[in-house]
Amino acid sequence: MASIKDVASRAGVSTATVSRALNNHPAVAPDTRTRVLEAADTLGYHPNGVARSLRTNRTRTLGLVISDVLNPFFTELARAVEDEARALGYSVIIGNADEQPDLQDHHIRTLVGRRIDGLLVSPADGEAPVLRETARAGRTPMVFVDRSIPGLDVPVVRTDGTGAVRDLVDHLHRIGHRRLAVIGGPAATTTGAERVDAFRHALARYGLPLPDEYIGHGDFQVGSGRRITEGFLDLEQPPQAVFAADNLMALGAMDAIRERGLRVPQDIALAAFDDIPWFLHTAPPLTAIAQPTGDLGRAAVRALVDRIEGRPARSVTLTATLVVRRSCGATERSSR
Amino acid sequence: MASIKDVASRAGVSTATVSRALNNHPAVAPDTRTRVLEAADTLGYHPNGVARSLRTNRTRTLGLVISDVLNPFFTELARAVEDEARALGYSVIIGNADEQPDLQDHHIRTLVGRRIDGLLVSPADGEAPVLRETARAGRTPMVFVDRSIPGLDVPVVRTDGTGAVRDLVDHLHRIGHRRLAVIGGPAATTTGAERVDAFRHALARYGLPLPDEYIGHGDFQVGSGRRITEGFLDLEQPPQAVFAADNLMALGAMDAIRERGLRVPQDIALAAFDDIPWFLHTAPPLTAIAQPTGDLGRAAVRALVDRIEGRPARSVTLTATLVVRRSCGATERSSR
DNA sequence: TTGCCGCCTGCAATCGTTTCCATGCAAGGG
DNA sequence: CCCTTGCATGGAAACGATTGCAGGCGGCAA
Repeated sequence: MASIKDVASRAGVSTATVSRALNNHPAVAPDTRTRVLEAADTLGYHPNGVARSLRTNRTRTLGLVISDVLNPFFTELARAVEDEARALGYSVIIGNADEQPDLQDHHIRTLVGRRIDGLLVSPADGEAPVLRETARAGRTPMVFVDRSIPGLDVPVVRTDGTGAVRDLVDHLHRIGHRRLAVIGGPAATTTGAERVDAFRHALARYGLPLPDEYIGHGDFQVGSGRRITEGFLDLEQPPQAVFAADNLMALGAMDAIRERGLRVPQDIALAAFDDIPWFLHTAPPLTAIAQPTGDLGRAAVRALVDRIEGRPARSVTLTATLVVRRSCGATERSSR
Repeated sequence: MASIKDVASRAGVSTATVSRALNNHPAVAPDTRTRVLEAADTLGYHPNGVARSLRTNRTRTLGLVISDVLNPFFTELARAVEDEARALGYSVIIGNADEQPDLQDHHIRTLVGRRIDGLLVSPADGEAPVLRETARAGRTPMVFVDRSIPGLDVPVVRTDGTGAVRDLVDHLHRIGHRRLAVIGGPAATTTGAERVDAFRHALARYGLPLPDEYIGHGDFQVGSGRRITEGFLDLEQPPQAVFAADNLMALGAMDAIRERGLRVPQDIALAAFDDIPWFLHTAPPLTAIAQPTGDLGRAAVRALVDRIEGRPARSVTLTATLVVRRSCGATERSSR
């Protein structure tokens, strides 16, 4: 592959001049510049990013480690991250941790080895020594997105759903539902715990209890949503409404309900955290709490790039909103 | 960040020895090796991948350029690619082309600039000079996945759906459907054209025509599926069954059907190319042609790595299978 | 004519590895 | 005892870019 030397000798100048010409350095004569550009063009020269990175100590690459690429929420997040990063001149390497802390650690290790300029992590549940060590060492700028790990001094870009959960409970209560159940996420993920807590508090405002048998502990996957919902339906007094703390578990719940021959919303109401395009196409369309996923990803990238380029990076909290569709029953106004 | 020199001086050896010790070179004395490893450990040394790449001329990184990350088919493909690549010791940089040839070219350019070891592309429709040039130059090993561009000498890993399409038509015919319509993909993508052709030929076996008004030209997105289906339903003689050439367009079709107050499959049958987990959860569950997506991704990676490591890479064609669910009507055997 | 200044350009060091080649040393055979 | 052999190690040259520093050269003013 043609190198800067080839271009230099073809243009009859030194490599230094070629470098300057290609990087728009002001101190290079116009005709020299055109000669260099011509030479580069005819040779089909593309600068070697690896050599450049070695010299400049910057790779213009970000790492993104997420817990489940197949979850539409994270796909959308990844897409937004990539878009914003590209706009700022960065590439993104995505690592899929599959909710396994050791796989997550593996990705972090290789990304740091590749000398990415910064790291975006949505930390998985569990022990993650490499993650902790990387965060503590502080050599690689890092930002958490969606989830966080308490006790680490890392900025977090996340969504606050308490208001939306309150709206959801208002909505359910207005329709007449009193026995409300929740399918939570893994206890150790911050998002998992937060959503259940918000739900409990929202219920308390109406003096409604949240008994233990109405709390399911899921793992953010379809299967757990299904199992837990079956448990709910087997109770002597099944809940009138189920709130799933993520989209996949809501799908599982829907399957379980349908398999019993029950209907949503006539027999049981269903709502989910995380709105995704597919919820428009289910039967019935699902009421959900929508995170501003795109904004979340973009804000995370900006925060990270701020850190990378020496500006202070601040944590960001966006707010989720309730999107009412038809899966909880009739409301006064028809809505789509 | 600690470099190999730091390790060398702390262990009292030369950098050459450190390098050898860390790379398991046989010619290094056991106690020297342990001294080096200790030194590396206490210094928290991680080899600089950039420098290594510069020297070895290998980045152990693959590029994957796909047309739409939000399409579950490609997400699953990307996931399989990443898994297999990791197993073989490679990282993956994903570029999302969003069906735009110039964005695709942009990604290819930056990936080649980063000196990825190989490139996996699912080419978008349209003019792509950088792609063509990269393929022709042959400096970066390349493999097409799912789609291809005729006239370029690049191995292709794809799925053949003709058999499955024939099965689908058999299935529809047996149920009694005679007026069958198809929503095709962009004409210039190979997959788009192939699926329509396969459908036409399968119909011909029953002496059924495929009139022009029963052929829609979509773009693999939800909106076009909806629009085209509305057109079908507006015909004097609407089709009895619609076959969508990808999953998103099938969703759009479903919406359009539902909005007219029609039911699947009682009023109209629906089937899709590309099976995705969500189709289990729609109402009714959708009959679809399933590609072995995971195998496709893994085979593509293996073919690419073969080229990278100097082995001949061959094109691979896998076969798709029909998954009968309930969206085309009752069959003799109940199926789920 | 001389001196100074400013614009361009080139030299050469540097980034952190890998790897070819040479070298020192110990052991073993003639 | 000397020579050969082989093993373990070190020196130093790459890889391809960027960049501080110095220097050449032309023009302009004194």
